[in-house]
Amino acid sequence: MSQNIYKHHDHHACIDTAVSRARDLCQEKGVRLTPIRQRVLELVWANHKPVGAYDLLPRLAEEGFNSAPPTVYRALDFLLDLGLVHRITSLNAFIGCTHPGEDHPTCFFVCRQCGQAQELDSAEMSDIARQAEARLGVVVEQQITELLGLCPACKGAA
Amino acid sequence: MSQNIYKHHDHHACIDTAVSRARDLCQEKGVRLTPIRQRVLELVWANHKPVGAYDLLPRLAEEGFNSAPPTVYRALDFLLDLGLVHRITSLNAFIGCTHPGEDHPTCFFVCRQCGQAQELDSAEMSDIARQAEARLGVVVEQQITELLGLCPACKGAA
DNA sequence: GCAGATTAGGTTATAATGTTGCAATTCTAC
DNA sequence: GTAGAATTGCAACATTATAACCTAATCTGC
Repeated sequence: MSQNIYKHHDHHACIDTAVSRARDLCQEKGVRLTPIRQRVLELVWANHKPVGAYDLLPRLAEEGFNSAPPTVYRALDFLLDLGLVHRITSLNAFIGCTHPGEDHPTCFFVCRQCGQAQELDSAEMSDIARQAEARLGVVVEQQITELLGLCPACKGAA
Repeated sequence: MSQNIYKHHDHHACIDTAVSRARDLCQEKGVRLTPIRQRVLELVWANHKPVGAYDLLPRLAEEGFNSAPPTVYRALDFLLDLGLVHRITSLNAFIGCTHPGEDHPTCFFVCRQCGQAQELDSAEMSDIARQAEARLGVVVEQQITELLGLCPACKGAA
């Protein structure tokens, strides 16, 4: 499992790692990590909370980037395609992927209080997909799992 | 597991059962299944495809019901609270619950081609939540799992 | 280098989904 | 029947996402 964000960690390292992996992945795939794309990635990684596309617009504007919705959505789509960020569909928000490059079904826990989110690996994830395929005769192409609740800190505070 | 919709079935019976269960549940909980609420439930159950809130508006209008967004969303919220319908968050759409009354984590398979959706039970669902709680020290209050892919018919056609 | 193809970004407008706030009505319990 | 609660009507608005069309930058093969 990826590092548990609810424990102390050096967050600058998270961002640096993410950008550096992104660069490698783009190189490998022969696509371009343009300034806008990189900046969007960094902003998504600014903390461990899923961020809405429209939250990014003013921050890009501040830095002199163009900031119309299509600009941000294009950058996000690019990053999604490469698996560098994930979309939290229940929040209409985006978050950095902690292990890009690996093709994996994603599972996120999101704290409804503080908004922090943690990506999880779980063997049971693929069991569910396989079960559905066996029982229904379907083909599963994409799997979304999102857990909502309270993180350790917010649980304690309540 | 609930009936597999990809096999032949009498769909009128699906709707009747749903409405009749809704009536019982409302009685039991001391809440009112008003005409609008019942009609929205029936429309959601019109087929096994998740339906958008805005798709319901014109149909309600045809029948002389008020049809502004809040009307539909209020009815849907009511039905969601009682567990009579579920929300497919990745589609911004709603679908009838096949076993209301039971408190259960929901898992849906949705065909990306024809749009039909099937609710699934899976023991692994709660395993995932329990794992997250154990590993992260969190409390899981809600769990969303959605599988996208191809149903038997659409798989065959492709 | 240069021409043409490809990719990325700029701009404007609009679509799709969901919410707030308040007034009017209807129901329920006493 | 009357007060309080629940429900509905209504208008405006907020949020999220995409379409369409064009310009600019970059790459590729020569």
